[in-house]
Amino acid sequence: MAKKYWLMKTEPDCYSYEDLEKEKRGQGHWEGVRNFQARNFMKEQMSIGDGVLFYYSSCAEPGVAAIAEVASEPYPDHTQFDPKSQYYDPTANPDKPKWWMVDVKPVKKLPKYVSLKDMHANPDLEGMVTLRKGNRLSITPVSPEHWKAVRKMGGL
DNA sequence: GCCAACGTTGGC
DNA sequence: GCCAACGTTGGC
Repeated sequence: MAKKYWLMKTEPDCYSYEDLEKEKRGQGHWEGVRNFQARNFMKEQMSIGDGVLFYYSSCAEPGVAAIAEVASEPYPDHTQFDPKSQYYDPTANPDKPKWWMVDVKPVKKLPKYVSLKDMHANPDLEGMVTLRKGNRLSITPVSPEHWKAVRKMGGL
């Protein structure tokens, strides 16, 4: 299957690219997605080796900080069954997991941070899902053209 | 901290 | 199966 590209949002205070680099296994799991559309992207469309734009939201300057890569097949998000987890979902059934996740591994920090502002200013990124007004999806597909344009803006 | 936008829930 | 109410996200 052809390589696909994604943008995955995280809050830098919650899980930064540095946190991902520090993972002992060399890759981290993308837990806590509780939105059906985002889940379906992971569960049904992602494959190992897909490119990931590591995006920071809800911070002083939102934007793409780094490149990462999908590093596993989808598997059930264990935090849905853990009452102590902030991602606990009492409606989830272990026999039929509701929420899924993939592993992600670091590839490269962008030499230049690509802010949301700069992305909006670049006509090459017109139509990119994340840039659409009111978009709140934490995982969105990225076209190869947009992927290349963001990498270029980031200095790669 | 505000508020627009949108997903989800629940009553009917 | 509609839709109003509610909760959450996320940019500013």
